[in-house]
Amino acid sequence: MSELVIDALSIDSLIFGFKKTELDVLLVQHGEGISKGKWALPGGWIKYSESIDDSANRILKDLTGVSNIYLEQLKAFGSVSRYPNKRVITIAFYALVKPENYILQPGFTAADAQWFKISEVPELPYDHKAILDHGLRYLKHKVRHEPIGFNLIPKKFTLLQLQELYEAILEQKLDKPNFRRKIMKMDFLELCDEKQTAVSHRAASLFRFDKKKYKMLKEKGITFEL
Amino acid sequence: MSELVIDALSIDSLIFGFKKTELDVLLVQHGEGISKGKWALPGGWIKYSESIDDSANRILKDLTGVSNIYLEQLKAFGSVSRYPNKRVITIAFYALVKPENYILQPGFTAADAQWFKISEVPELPYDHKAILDHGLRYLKHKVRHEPIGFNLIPKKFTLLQLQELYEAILEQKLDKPNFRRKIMKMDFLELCDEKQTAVSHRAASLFRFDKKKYKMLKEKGITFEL
DNA sequence: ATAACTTATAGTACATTTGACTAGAAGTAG
DNA sequence: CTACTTCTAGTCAAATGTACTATAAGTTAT
Repeated sequence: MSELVIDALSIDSLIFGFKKTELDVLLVQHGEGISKGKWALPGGWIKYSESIDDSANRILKDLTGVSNIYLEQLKAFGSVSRYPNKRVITIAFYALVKPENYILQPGFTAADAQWFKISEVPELPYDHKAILDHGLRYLKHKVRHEPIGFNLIPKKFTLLQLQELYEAILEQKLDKPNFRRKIMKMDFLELCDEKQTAVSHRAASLFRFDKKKYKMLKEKGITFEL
Repeated sequence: MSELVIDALSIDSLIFGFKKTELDVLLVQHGEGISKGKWALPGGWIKYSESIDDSANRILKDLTGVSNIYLEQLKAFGSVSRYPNKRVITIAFYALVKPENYILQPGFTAADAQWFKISEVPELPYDHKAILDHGLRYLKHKVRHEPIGFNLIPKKFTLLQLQELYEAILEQKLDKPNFRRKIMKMDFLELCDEKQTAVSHRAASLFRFDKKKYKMLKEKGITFEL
C-alpha cells in the first residue's frame, strides 16, 4: 500500500457535537509545522491509494478512535492563496457525533484535541473560519430537511432534548406543544418504556429514532421537514 | 501566468438546458486521448494559478463562449479507480443555461459539442454517469427550494412554460390552477404587458422573474418552496 | 357568422397544517 | 398537603394545499 500523498489535495473535517444546549466543534492544536500551537480543523492529506471518502474516514478515525455514522462531503475550497507557500485545495467534510461516545486522542502531529463551543472558537488559520461558517450554514439547512439531528444526541432521548438541539442549531426558540406534535406525527419515533431519571419534576418519556420506519416512510415519499 | 496544471485534479461540468418540454445536458465528443470519439461531460484541468471557481468558469466559457449566470460546485468525485492509469480526483460543477443563447463551439481538444436530451444520453466514460445522476438528483432538490428554474427559460415566459419546466425536472404532473396560484402568491413575477404570439388559441400573458423583488423577499425571510 | 375547440385564468369547497395558547396530569420538594 | 415544575393533551382560528368547476378569450372549421 502506497503511503504517498497527493501534495496539492487535503481534507479538513468539521466534526460537530452537542452537549446540553450548545453546539460544539472539534479542533486540534498543531504540534508541528508553520502553524504550530494554533487550533485548527482536523485535517490531513489524501493518499494516492485511497478514495476521498476513505481518506476522510481515516482522518476522522485517527482523531476520534471510532468510525462514524454520518460523514458527508461538504465542498472543496480552492482559492489560490488559501494555503501559504504552496497551492493546496482542500475538500471539507463534516460529521455529527455524540461527544460522550468518544475519548479524544490527539494523533501524531497534534498537540491536543478539544471540543469548542461554537461561540468560543478561537481564531483559525488558513480559510478554516470560512469552512466552519459554510458548514454551520449547511448544517442549519440540512437539519430541517433530514433527520440527522439524532446523530448528536443519545440513543434514547426526551422530546425536550430534541427540541433544545434544534433550538441550538437553528438559533431560534420553538413552541413546545407544536414541536412535539409535528415530530410525533412524522411517526418515526419509537417510545421506549423507560422514563427520564434523576429529575426533580415529572419524568419525560424516552424515545428512540427508528431508522427502519424512517426509511420506509421515505420510500413512500414522505419527507422530513421542520 | 503559469499554465501548469495540477495533474491529479480536474473539473467536470454538468451544463443543463431546457427546450420545449425536455431537460438537456451538454456533452462534448473527445477528439484525442484514450476516450477519443466518446461523448463525455465537458471537463478540464485545474491550473496552479487559478481558483477552482475560476477554473470552472474558464472551462465553461471555453465551451459556450459566454460567462454564465448560475454556476455552482456540486461535489468532488474521488474513487481510486475512476480514471484509468492515473489517480485523478474531479470536482463537479453544474450550470443552468438557456440553450438558445449560445452557439456551441467545440474547443481545441473536442471534436464536437451537442445538447442531449436526458433520456437519450449515450454511454459515458469514467464515472460521468454517476456525476450526471448525482447532478440530476441535486437539481431536482434544488429547484424546489430556490428559484433557479428561471435560468433555463427565456426572460419572458408564460406560466405554462414555467410549469412544464418544473414538470420536466421533477418528473411529475402538476395541477395548473394550483401551480399558478402558488407561484403568483410568491409575488416575484412581473407581468409584462405583452402576450404570447403565434399560438392557435388564447394567448397567455408573459411574465418575467424580478430578481430585485425576490432578493427583498428573501431578506425578509420569505423563502421559495414548491 | 357561428359552433366547436383549445388554452388561459378565476374561483370554490373541503381537508389538512400551522401557530398561539389553555389546561390538566404527573411527579418533586418542602 | 401544598406549591412548584415540567410533561402532555387539546382547542381554535388562520393559513395553506388539493381537487375540482366555471368562465373567458381567443382560433379554426363549417
